[in-house]
Amino acid sequence: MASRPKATILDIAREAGVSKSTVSLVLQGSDLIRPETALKVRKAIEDVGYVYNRGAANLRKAHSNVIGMVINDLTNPFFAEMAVGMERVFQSAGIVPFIANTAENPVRQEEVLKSLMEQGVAGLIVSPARGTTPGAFRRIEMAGLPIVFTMRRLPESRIPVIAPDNHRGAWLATAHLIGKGHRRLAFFGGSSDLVVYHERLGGFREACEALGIAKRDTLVVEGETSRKGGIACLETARAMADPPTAALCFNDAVAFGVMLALRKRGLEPGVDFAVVGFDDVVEAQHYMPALTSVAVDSAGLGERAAHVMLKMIQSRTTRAEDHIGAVNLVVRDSCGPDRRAGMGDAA
Amino acid sequence: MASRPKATILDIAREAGVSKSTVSLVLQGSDLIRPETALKVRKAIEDVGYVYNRGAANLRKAHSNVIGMVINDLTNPFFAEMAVGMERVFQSAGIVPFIANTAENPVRQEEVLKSLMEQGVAGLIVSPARGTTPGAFRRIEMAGLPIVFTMRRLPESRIPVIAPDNHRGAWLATAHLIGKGHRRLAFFGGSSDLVVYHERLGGFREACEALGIAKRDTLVVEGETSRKGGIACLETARAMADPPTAALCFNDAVAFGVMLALRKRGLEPGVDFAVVGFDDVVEAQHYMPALTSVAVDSAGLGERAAHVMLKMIQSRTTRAEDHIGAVNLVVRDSCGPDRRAGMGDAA
DNA sequence: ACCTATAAATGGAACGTTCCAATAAATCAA
DNA sequence: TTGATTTATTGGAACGTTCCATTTATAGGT
Repeated sequence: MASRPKATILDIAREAGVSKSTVSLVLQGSDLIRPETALKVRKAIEDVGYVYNRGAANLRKAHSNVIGMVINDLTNPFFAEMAVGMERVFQSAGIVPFIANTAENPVRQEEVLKSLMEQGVAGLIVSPARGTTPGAFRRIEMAGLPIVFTMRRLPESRIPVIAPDNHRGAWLATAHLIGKGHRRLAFFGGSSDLVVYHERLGGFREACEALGIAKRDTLVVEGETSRKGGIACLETARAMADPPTAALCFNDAVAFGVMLALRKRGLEPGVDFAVVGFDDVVEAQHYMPALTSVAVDSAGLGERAAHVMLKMIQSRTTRAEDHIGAVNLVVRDSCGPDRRAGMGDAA
Repeated sequence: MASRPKATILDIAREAGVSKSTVSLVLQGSDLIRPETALKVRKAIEDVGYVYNRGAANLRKAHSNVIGMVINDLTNPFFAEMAVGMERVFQSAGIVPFIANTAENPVRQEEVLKSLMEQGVAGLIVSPARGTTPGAFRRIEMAGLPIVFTMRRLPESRIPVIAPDNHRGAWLATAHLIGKGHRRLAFFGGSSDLVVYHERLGGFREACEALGIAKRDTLVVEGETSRKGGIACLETARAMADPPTAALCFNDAVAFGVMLALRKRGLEPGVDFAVVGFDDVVEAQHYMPALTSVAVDSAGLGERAAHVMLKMIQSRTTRAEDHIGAVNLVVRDSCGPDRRAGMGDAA
């Protein structure tokens, strides 16, 4: 079953008794071809098992119908949700997104971007890996390839960004915690080499300040943005004298970790310690207790990013506006009142 | 910032004062070129912002360094885990996997496969969408393109399959349930148009028969392979007279749904009703209660699939052995003994 | 000095498409 | 009939690579 040399447009031209140009026209659905001729050609294509060679075509035509989507953590359901949103809009535009994972590895990211470019993609939607160097996207910008960032922004870059309003989300969540009577608050997870981290932490800090929580009643512990990271954060927090009674977590994964660690210590999340997450992944509503979280509308963000990309491609420009997506706090069961405060009131 | 016509190998040849052939050789890392010349060329490449055109190259060379991975549900963490396994082995082989999602839609799958082929991938790893028609992969086989299925097999197809031992996994899980004293068992979720479904259900049935559970004490309810599907399954099961006391679920997502529905009815998973999942995704161990599940080693399966693919590519063959991966039941907290049986014993 | 062997670099054809300009065939107006 | 117009079809050049066959430069042996 050795594969014979694969069929080309000329083979099918011969088979159908027409010229290669005619075949090409049929392939492009041109209406310059007589319907019966087109039919003959299509039959030949079918018989021969021809597969179109887009590489060859792109040699002449400007651009392909594929865009690359580069994400930093395929394992985070957040990105899957976003990808689904994108796919919805790309599909109706006849373009196919290819997804590549970088696993937070800048070197891998470099390779993946290179491959995608060589493949001749029409554009790139990227959620940059942690530790991406500022110059990593210079090549792409030089090539004039449309690119947009999602979720994460790079320190000094003019590449358009589609992201949620991190500052506001954190503010909202923090205010909610304070409203529940908590006076000693923590911010758990994330690391300071991410711009998002500063945005979220900034929202947390400002809310504390605005609502009368002194900075010394505030605890910030960095950590991996995963369940494991969350567990670690809680451990270090509990080890302190006069520990916090509530935490805003960098994302839902961290929050899940915190809840886990709480249980392991015999504490009940939501009653003994309040926790709020960020992103509102689908799991959030299914957890026990259901997690209060900042919903960022990941699918919507994905759609938005896809639209921006489409516009860039069509208008052959490389500039676009940033888009900061609305967020809202969805309150569930993971944040009861501060028990000590509550008891104080009752006494 | 309009993109000037992009640089080609000739531009950089001129820039470096050599011939295009020399540049080509440098690009391929040939040792026929004097190191200093190579350096000159590499500098020109950098200066000019050249990007390699793999489409053009593939016109002459046989095959590319990308393989396509087509999956039916990006949203299922199981696939993300598998993808990560694959990436590990592909990366060290210098090949880049592009992932495309079909969302269980055979039409979408068709488009995606077409795109991938046109792009000139070296091979395809596919987890077919539900309802894939038998002929869907004929084109690919005709083209002699290496292809392997993961997780799912098609009714009558000679394409190699990498999948876990579904039959054995289901048998093990069912035996465990029976060992806990349960006598009225259910199989929840999945639909009969999937071969996997029959494999898992078959294991369930055989275990029941072998261990003395009559067929009429057995309940099978089909359903979506998602949390939602799980919820629905439990509802219909509880609506029956003399309902089951334990269930083997088609996969973990279904199991999570069942546990959710249990709680909603005021029943405690693991004590009032036993549930076991399938796949053992990472969430399983973090749930409350932690879910007993059949571990299939998704990352390992991914690695395996990648190795098989690599071998196929290297030996330019299109045939390979199936691989049935070992499974094992990891027992956690979601399956207590049958309470009625327990009480009966005590009385 | 010469010829030979080796090392380094090069020109040209080929790969599978698109698209322009050109041709061939069919239709119409006179 | 003839020329003009429209409708279908076609050849050829170009796209950016690779690779074979050559050429040119360098070194070695006598």
